[in-house]
Amino acid sequence: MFSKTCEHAIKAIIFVTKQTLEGKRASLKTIAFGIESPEAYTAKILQLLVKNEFIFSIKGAAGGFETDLNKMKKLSLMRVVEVFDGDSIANRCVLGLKTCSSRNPCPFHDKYAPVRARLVCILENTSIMDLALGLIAGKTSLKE
Amino acid sequence: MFSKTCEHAIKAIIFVTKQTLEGKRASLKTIAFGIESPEAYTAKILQLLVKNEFIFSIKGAAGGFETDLNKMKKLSLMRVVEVFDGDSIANRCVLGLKTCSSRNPCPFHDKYAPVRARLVCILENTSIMDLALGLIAGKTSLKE
DNA sequence: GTTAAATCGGACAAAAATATCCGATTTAAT
DNA sequence: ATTAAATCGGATATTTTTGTCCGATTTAAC
Ligand code: FES
Ligand code: FES
Repeated sequence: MFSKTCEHAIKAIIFVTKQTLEGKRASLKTIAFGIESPEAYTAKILQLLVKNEFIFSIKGAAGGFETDLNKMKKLSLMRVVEVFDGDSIANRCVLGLKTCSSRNPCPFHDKYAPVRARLVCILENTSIMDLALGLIAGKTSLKE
Repeated sequence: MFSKTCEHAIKAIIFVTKQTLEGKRASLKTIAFGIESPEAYTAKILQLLVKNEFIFSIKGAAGGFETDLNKMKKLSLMRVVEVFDGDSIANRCVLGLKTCSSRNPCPFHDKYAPVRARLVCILENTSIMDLALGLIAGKTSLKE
């Protein structure tokens, strides 16, 4: 559903939020280990998260990544997904037609569109903070 | 959601079913044009559909592809998707964890799994014939 | 039989996604 | 100041997906 890049990004931002909640600054190494993603690739993705102001970075020794917790309460999963995968989840035709529309629907549109709409709704109403809190509570995991 | 290969395959089998319903044998060229997919690539995919006995081919001049209409009434979209994309739709963790399970759920699992289950249910209860009939009725399209 | 129109199948090619490398820069700690 | 630990950013590499080519085979029509 999501690209690998987007998957790594989601896990990374949740992980950094968790660390910030715990009062720890997260280094690249810690993050890559914590979300089981390749270090160099994760570095690239973290840079994009920084550029989009989802997280911020502190350079130099004892540097790393942190989040603004209030921001994470308001930031929806959908916003993150949009940055990495565009609006394809919400708008792309599931059979690859150039445009998805009920005016020229593909054979699966009518059955698919409602499920997709439900998913988009959930993505929009789930905050990064929500996800980080489940992680801290030990109810969910970013590994294995 | 589906791989391009799978998308082409779904469109192709729907198109061939439509042609069979109309008493026409479908040639590679007609199919590729009808579903707007590259001819050579489509040829490969049709071979896989034949190998899996979803459609059958007639070689030689005036040859082409046809379906068994009774089979198409019973064949679910899910079965076709499984052949091309495996069970990733039904089972893969949306955040890329090695296994998706409520025993070790990723942060998004609890919200995502029900939507996915709904989708799988629809895929299983939609037949290729259903989709082909919508196409014949002019309610749906495989192009643009 | 000959020909022409088709599918078949294996090797190959291009493009996109995923991932790595490495030198430059920044900065905390000493 | 020096050092060591970190991020930054651009180039490069690998892998997967998507797509092409072309000769071999089959067969309907003549
Ligand atoms: S037209 Fe295909 S999903 Fe909407
Ligand atoms: S564990 Fe991630 S979707 Fe089930």
